[in-house]
Amino acid sequence: MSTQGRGLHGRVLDTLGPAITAGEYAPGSVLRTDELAQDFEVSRSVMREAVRVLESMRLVASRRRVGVTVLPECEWNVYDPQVIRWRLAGADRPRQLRSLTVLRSAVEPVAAGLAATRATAEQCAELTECALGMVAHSRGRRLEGYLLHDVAFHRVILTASGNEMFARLGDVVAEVLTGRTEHDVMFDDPDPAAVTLHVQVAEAVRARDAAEAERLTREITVGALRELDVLAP
Amino acid sequence: MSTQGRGLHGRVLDTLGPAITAGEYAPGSVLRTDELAQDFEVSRSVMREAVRVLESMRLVASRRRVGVTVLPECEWNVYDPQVIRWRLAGADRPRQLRSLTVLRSAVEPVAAGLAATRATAEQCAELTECALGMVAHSRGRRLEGYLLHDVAFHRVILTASGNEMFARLGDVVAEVLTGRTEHDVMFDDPDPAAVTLHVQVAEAVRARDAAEAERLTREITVGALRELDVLAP
DNA sequence: CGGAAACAAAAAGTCAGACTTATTCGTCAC
DNA sequence: GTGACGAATAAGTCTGACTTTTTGTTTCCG
Repeated sequence: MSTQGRGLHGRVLDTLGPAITAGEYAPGSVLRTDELAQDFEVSRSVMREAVRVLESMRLVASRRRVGVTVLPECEWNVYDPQVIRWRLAGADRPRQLRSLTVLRSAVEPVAAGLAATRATAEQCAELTECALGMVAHSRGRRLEGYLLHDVAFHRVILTASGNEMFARLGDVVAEVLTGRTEHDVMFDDPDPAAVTLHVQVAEAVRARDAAEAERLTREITVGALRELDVLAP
Repeated sequence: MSTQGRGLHGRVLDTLGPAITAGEYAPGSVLRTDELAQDFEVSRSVMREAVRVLESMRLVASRRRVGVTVLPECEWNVYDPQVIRWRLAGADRPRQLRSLTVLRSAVEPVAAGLAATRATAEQCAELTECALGMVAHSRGRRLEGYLLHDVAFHRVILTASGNEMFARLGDVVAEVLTGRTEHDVMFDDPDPAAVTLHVQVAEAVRARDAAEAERLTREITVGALRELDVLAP
């Protein structure tokens, strides 16, 4: 899924990308294309293509007579889905999860408010379906099914907002929710309050109550933030 | 500024990127690398590197025996600064500006709230300095100076939030504000109410009043949205 | 001794050509 | 109609030679 084995340069990136985002190369340190090509046992052209991609993500900068310089974290395109995945797979995953959850807490309530005014009848139906699915899987260690509906729910909200910038955060939210379920401790059933809130959001959107949808979604996200505070202090 | 003639492949991208994001190639249409290389009068290796970058932006997908397929808009990495710049330079700039302004309206208030609790003394000083600069340039057609301080103000807020995802939106906000001043009609002096709000935000942050900073910033962003509604209906 | 200009080296950048591989499409047999 | 085989096609890969830019050094005057 995350791995794009569709080419040699992709395989190189699967190793080099995580290494850089994990901080294995200090910012400012210099790599040479030829050397990298030898290390990875690929031709220079393949390595050059990989470097170009890293460059477009602003993970590195390539300069003549100098080499490929690793850029500091503040330069990275942290919204690039690939970069997000690499960083989430790395060591400072907790910090990553927090950043992204804060972003969620800013974006999702506004998205829900917009969704309440713009959602189509079909989207409203999907929303309630997802919420009911969450209810159905909220008891008895059925976390996989719960997660599936949770992800779908937030994706519909973001899409129904009608704002493409919001819509494209669907993958990010999916990654965050999946990460929370998989990696972090989540032995018990999901918080019943959260489940109820999702149902209420679906109702508010259907009722075209933007303010309420926004308020309820804000409750969901602050709950997610609080949960993160408890689990990873 | 936006164009970095940092190589032949960069020059190719400066033409091909805007063309694709402008919709000159219908989604699903297929390009051939060799043909493109001939059209642009570059070698295949250079064109391949350009295609790789476009691929990492999810503007195109390259498949064997098929060619380079242009992807539909919903697949694009719309958070890639390069893509944002290309789209803002294109025909549907107004729609773009709206999407980004809505994003601002979601993010900036939350960022301001965080900044109120985390801003350093130095950042507080910068903030008031920027706000005062805005006041100083708010009369007498001194839009350039006003814009400069406005951009700096929002950049400090986003940085001071301590959230890297927010911080990286500084460039986007700069682009939006610059676009508004340059392109759209803005003959008169800036809205006095907005100027006052900026000063008040700076005060709220200094006073560590998160709720007030968030509320005031929300007023700024809804003002920006309203302004956009008036100018581009 | 210091600074400017010439020089040399290093690494990315570019190009051309040959070869490989996966995918698709057409054909033919069953 | 379906399945298998085969040819065509375009991306993918590799190699080697060459160019260009930048940097660091050296040399040569003032």
